[in-house]
Amino acid sequence: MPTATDPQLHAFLAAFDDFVRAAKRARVRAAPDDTLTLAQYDLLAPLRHAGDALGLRELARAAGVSAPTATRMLDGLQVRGLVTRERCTDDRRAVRLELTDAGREAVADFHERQAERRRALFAQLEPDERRAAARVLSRLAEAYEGVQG
Amino acid sequence: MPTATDPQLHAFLAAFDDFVRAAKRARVRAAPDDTLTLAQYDLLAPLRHAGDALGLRELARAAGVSAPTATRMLDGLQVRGLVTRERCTDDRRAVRLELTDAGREAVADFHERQAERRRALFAQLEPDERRAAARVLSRLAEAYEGVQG
DNA sequence: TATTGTTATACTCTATAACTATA
DNA sequence: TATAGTTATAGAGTATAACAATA
Repeated sequence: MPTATDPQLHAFLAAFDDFVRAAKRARVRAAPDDTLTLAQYDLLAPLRHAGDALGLRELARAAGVSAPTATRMLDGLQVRGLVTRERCTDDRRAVRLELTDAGREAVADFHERQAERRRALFAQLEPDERRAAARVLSRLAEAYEGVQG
Repeated sequence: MPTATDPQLHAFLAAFDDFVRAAKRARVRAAPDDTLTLAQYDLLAPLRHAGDALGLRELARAAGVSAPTATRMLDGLQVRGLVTRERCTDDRRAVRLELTDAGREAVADFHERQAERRRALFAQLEPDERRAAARVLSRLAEAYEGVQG
């Protein structure tokens, strides 16, 4: 059980903070080159590999935003020709969202730029750090699900 | 040199993505309880341990936002009584930002909640993972600085 | 001229509440 | 009644361009 004065905990908290701040600065630096904002990418990303079109609520939940926010965002993305919105024939309450070719390209492009930045990070790690990194990030992701807030 | 098909790289990219998404969901869940938004905390955090008052541009740079954005945000925070803005006597172009008692409490409170969440993550790691985690996060933070975007 | 900060302007992201249409 | 989505409303965060004051 780690205590508040545990030096290992202290190192963890400091490193976590450094990491989050560095990631934010990098994101800001990268943003001007992207067609999509991060929020838009997060909203559309699930459509990239979806065989079927998805509903608005599904996208909103995956992106962690409310349904009205998703509606708003999709309005703009539809006007820009990146996504299509069709009434579902089976259940006429629902809409089916799908990427257009341009939308698919924008999402793929964002994904590739993001992956490229992350590959560059990976390349700077020592071999033993590389092995540890995937494990640590994966375990932290799991741990988040077991935390209230 | 890692290649695009390197399985270790693939695991890293997948874990990175899982981590970022989990962190975002956790942040959203935690947000309603905070007096400050994350952006506001990022802007004010440097004032927490600053002996001297800091200038607006300094805060903006540290938070990764433009000067007009910082002005806007500080307007609101000043109205809420969390921060004071004084013209600097030495250089009358500059302003000196300082936390009020209420502001100091809000920043400390946000910091404590954030640290508590992170302590809970740390507690879920195995002993060997704890040792690795600080190292990995710290090295990734360093690596970000060596990446263009 | 260069720097510090603000104003003007415009757009995106965000939520809650209230609504419509369908099931 | 419950669910899918939208509209109404309001507020925060964001940037660029143009400006004022001071150095």
